Amino acid sequence: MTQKGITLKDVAAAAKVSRATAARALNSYGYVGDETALRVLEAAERLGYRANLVAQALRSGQLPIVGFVPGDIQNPFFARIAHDIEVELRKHRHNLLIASSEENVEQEKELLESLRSLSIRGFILAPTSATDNQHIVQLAHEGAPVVLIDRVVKELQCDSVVVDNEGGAREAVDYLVSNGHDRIGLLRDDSRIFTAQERLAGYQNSLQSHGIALDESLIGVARSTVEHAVDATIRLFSRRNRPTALFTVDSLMTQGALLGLRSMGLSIPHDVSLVGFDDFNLATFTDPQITVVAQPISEIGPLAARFLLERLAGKKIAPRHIRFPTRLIVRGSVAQLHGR
Amino acid sequence: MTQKGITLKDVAAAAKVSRATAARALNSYGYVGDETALRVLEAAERLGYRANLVAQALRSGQLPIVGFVPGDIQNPFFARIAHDIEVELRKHRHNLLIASSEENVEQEKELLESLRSLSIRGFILAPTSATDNQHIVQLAHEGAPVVLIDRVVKELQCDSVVVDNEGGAREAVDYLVSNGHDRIGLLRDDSRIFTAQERLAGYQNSLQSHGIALDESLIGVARSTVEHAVDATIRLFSRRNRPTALFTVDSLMTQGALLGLRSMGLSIPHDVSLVGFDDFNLATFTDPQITVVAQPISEIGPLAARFLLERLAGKKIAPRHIRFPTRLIVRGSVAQLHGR
DNA sequence: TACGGATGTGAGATCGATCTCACATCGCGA
DNA sequence: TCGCGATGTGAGATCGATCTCACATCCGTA
Repeated sequence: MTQKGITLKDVAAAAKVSRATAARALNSYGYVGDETALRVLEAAERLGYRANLVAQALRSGQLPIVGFVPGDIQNPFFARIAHDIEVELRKHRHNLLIASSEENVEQEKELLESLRSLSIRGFILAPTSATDNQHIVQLAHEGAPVVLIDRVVKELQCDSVVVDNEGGAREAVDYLVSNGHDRIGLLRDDSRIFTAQERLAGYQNSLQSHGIALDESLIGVARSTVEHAVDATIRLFSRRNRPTALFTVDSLMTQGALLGLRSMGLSIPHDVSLVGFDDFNLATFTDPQITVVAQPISEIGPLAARFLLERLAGKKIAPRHIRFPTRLIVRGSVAQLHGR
Repeated sequence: MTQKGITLKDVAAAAKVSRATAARALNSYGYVGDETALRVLEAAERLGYRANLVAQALRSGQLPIVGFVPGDIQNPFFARIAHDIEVELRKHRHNLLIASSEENVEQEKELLESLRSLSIRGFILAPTSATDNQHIVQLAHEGAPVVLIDRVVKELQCDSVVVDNEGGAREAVDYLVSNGHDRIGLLRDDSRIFTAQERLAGYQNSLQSHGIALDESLIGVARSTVEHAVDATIRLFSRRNRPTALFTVDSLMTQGALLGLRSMGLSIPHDVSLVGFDDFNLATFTDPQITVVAQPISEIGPLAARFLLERLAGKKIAPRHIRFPTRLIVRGSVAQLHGR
C-alpha cells in the first residue's frame, strides 16, 4: 500500500506559497500574480498533483457521481441505456455508479439507502414498483435530482423519460386484428408492474375498440425471464381453442414464447402469429423474423442523462415528462388469418 | 436543495455527549458507559442519522467503491460479469462503479486517471491492449489492488481470472477437423487483442497438429461488432475455393457470420459448418442451433470479486492466476464432410 | 501628500468522522 | 488511607481542498 498522496500542501510548499494561493492558481479564481501562478502550475505538473475528489466532495457535499438503478443490468435494454448515460456523463466529468435493483422493491430501498450516504449528486431510476414508492419520493425531497426512466412514479413530480407503452401495445394488437385474428393471447409480466400494466391496457383498449370481448383465459402471466415465459406459453397453448396469435410484453417473454411454441411443435406464423414488445437483435435471426414494437432505446439514456445534468447545473424549470412513441416493425411472424 | 445533513454533531448534542463519545457508541470501540451508549443510539435512531461516507473516506483515504472497467458493458459477456461482481460486492457493503473502456486504450487511460482521484479502493479490469499497459502497472503500484479478468497483462503480477482461450479454440477447430473439414476459415477480432491472439494461436495449433497447412487467405479480420463481422464474412466467402467451415472468435462475430452467410444464401450446416467462441442465448434460437465453445461465465465475476475483496481485507499472498477450461457444446451447426 | 481602490497573499475556519491524548472518577488491594 | 489500574468522557488534531477574512502592497487621483 504505497499511498502516493501528492496533496495541495506539497504543491504549495514546492512553489513556496500558501495553500490558499496554490488553490487559487490551480482553480483560477481570485487574484494571483502571474509569476506565482506559473510557479504553482509548474510545481503541480512536476509533482504529478491530482486533486482529491473526496476532499472536494466533503466540502461541496457532492461527489461527481451519478447513481443509476436499473431493473436489471443484464437486460440488454438497460445495458444499452447504462452505456448511453455513461457516455453522456463522462463529457461532464461525472462517473456512473450502477446498482441493479433486480426488480425487487426491497433491494431498491436498500440500494438507495446506501447510495444516499455516498453524497451522490443525482439519480436515474427505473422504479421497480408501481405503488410502493415512498422511498423515492423521500429521496427526491432530500434535494438530489432524480430522473425516472421507463416507468414513472405517480406521487412524484420530476423529469421522466418513458415510452408510450399503451400506444405501442395497442398498435401491435390492432395489427393482429387487422390480419384477421380475434383470439389473441397476451403474455405479460408480473414484475415490471408499471410498464406491464400500461401494455395490458393497450391490449385491452385495442380489443375493445374492435368490439372483441376480453377473454381472461387468453392472458398468461409470468416473471420476466425466458424460462418462466416458456412455461407460461406452454400453459397458454395447451388449452382447447387456443389463441391464433400472441402478443408478448417484453423481449425476454418473446424469446420464451419462441422456445415454448417450438417445443410444442407450433410453427410461426403458420400455427401462431407473434408480435413482441421491444426489438432485440435475436428478432432478425429467427426464421421467420419477428414482428415487434420497437422502442427508441437509443434516445432514452442520453436524454435522461441530459435532463439530470441540467438539474445538476441548477436549472429550475417545471418537470419534463417525455413519452416517446413506439414504432411497429413488420417482419414475418404474423400471418393473415383466413376464415377460421 | 433541502440538504438533510444529520451529522454526528447533531446526534452528540441530542444525546448530550461529545462527538467522540457518540462515535464510540455508534462504532462500538473504546470505553462507553452502557447508559450513555443507549442514549446515543436512541438519538441517532430518532434523528435518522446516517454516517457520511465521504467524510469517512477522507480520513481513511478510501471510498467503499470498486471500479470495474470492462471492454463494453453492452456486451452480454461483460454485463453478466458486472452483475455478478455487484452482487458479491454488495454483500460486503461495497458499491460498483462501472466505466466502460469501449475497447479503446486511450479511453481506458483517461478513465483510470479519473477513477484514481476518486480514492477508489480497488479495480477489476479487462485491459484493452495486449501491449500498452504501463498505466495499469502504475495503477497497481500505487497501492490499489487490481484484479484482471478475461485478459492478462504480462508485465504485471496480480490476481487474474481468465479462460483457456487457446485450448477452447483448439478444441473447436479439432472438432471441425474431426468432421472432415480442412478448409477452415477464421473470423477474428482486431480489438480485444489479447483474447484474439490466444484464440488465433489455438486455431493455428490445431491445424498444425493435424498437418493442415495454414492458409492466411482463410483468415478474416474485423472489429468486434455484428456489422463489421457481416462484411468480413461476405468477403471471406466471396472468393473461389471458399472454406467449408468457419470458426468465429466471439459471439458478436458469430452473429455477424450468421447474418452474412444468410445474406449470401449459404445454409448452415449444409453449405458451411460453423463453430463460435462464447455461448449466447441466440445460439439456441437459430435453426440449426449453433455449436459453440462455452466459457464458464457465471464463475468469472464472483471469483474476481472475491479475489479483490480478499486483497482489500489485507490478504497478502502470491498473485493467483485462474484459467478456466472451456467446454465444447455440440449442437447442429457442423456437418460431417464427405469426400470433397 | 494622502487616501481609496485594485491587487496579491497567507492564516485559519470549514466540511464530518475518527483517533489520540489528557483528564477525570471509581473501586479494590496494600 | 493511599495508590494504581480500569473505566468513561471530552478537547482538539487530522484527512485535503476551499473559502473567508484580514493584511499587505501598489497605483492613480484629489
